[in-house]
Amino acid sequence: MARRTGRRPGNPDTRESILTAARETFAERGFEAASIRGIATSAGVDPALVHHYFGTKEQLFKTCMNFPIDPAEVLPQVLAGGAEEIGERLVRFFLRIWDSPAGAAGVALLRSAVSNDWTARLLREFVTTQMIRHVLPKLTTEPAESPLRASLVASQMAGLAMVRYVLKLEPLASAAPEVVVAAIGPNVQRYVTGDLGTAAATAATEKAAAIATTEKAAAATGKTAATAATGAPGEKREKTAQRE
Amino acid sequence: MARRTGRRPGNPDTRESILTAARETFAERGFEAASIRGIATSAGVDPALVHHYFGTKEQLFKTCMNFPIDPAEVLPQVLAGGAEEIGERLVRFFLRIWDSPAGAAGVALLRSAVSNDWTARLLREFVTTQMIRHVLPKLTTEPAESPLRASLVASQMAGLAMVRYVLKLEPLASAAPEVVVAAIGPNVQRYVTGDLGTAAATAATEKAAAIATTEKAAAATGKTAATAATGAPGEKREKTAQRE
DNA sequence: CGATGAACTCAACGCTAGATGAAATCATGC
DNA sequence: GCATGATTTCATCTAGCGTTGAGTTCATCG
Repeated sequence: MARRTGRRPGNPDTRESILTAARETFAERGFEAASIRGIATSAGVDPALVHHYFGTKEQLFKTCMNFPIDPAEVLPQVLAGGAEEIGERLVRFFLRIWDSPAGAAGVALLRSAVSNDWTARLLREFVTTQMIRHVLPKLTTEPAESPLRASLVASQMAGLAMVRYVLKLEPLASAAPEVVVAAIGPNVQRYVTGDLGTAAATAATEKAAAIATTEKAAAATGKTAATAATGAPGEKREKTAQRE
Repeated sequence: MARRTGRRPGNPDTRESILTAARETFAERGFEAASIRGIATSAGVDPALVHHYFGTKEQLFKTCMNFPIDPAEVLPQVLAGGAEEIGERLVRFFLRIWDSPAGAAGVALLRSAVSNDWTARLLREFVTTQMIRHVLPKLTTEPAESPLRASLVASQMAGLAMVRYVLKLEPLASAAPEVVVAAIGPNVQRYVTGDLGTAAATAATEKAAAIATTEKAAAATGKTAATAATGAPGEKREKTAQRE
């Protein structure tokens, strides 16, 4: 054991290897469960070095989330061609991103959003602004319906991501992309342009509400919890933190 | 401060209140983020008492997951009426459970399954055994297709749970049950009995594979990670642990 | 060659977590 | 009315976390 501390002689790409290790760990474990110490070990490096390069754990996470995909740039590409086969194109686009290395960021974000507050807010805002404000209004005739349509699409996409990439439930987890597109595309299509039957449903609900108020009261125990603050995480550690 | 330690004078229902606090906390935070200390505080009790009654944190979680719903008993009820409107009935059934207090267990399980290994296995095995082995075979003509159909249904259900109960994305989060049934039911219906277009898709995939092998190679960087062991968590703490 | 700064590690602080064993208090049957 | 056992808390252990500041090694520019 001649020398252990101090600057490394050869390779200058340590920063990148830390980032890679961080991406993998965050994707596997989510924000909370991933540990800086684990990331450091996985990169063959001291934990302090991670802080030296990236600052706080949150800042490291956000750096990892800098996905190489600019929605404003690629989304028009998906929208091109009108509304007839938008469902299949959406699913195909979704799969191309999530099956690529960039998909790890998605898995990390999804994993983290489930048990971490500001991460959930991140994801929620992404969905609302990107989907509801930019995509859906251009496709449907009745603008009042588009928020509902957007969250329905989001539900199918989130479920696909959960089953295929997080839970890894077979056979969807390793099905060929075109099989998934053929299976799910038409359903997404219906959410975007189809008849949702909401008019009849709301009427039926109002009728039912008059009769079975009991059941609704029983179902209302659902709580409005999960308000655990953790407000916007102020900046810390300027040093070498931001770059790239 | 006359007496602080020792047996409590009045109420003998401490065990139940601990369980309730545990259910709420697990549902709000997931398995990892929930702390025994937090549960104990929320129940107005010492952390050691939680261990005294329920043993390990894992055992406590499993006790909380003892949902009051026996699938073998209620599922035939959903299946009654044949395959014509099974989609809507499935969604309605799903909502009735998840909107009820028992749904907290579902939220907890889903939240936990995302970042915890053995919890994910729990959920995965539940879906596979219950859905694929018991429900789907009775509805479709081609048994070879039923696993795919099951995971498609699971994807829509998981997505619905994520958007409505975990991320709380509006307007799906607070839409009336019958609106959700009308909107999602038909899509589930297609997954169960409709044409998935898999034959054409697989053919197209094989044709495309011959041409664009490049793109597939690029997409193959997806890693086969998430193998972090944590094998079956052996039993501990027999004492007063199991009961009920 | 010598100085400056970047890359890198050590050792430690403060905190929270799950878990444990012993002690204190109460209810109750004999 | 006292012994037994169930209930409940205290104090503590170990382990891991994020973070920090000081110190060590190396590259590079003058």
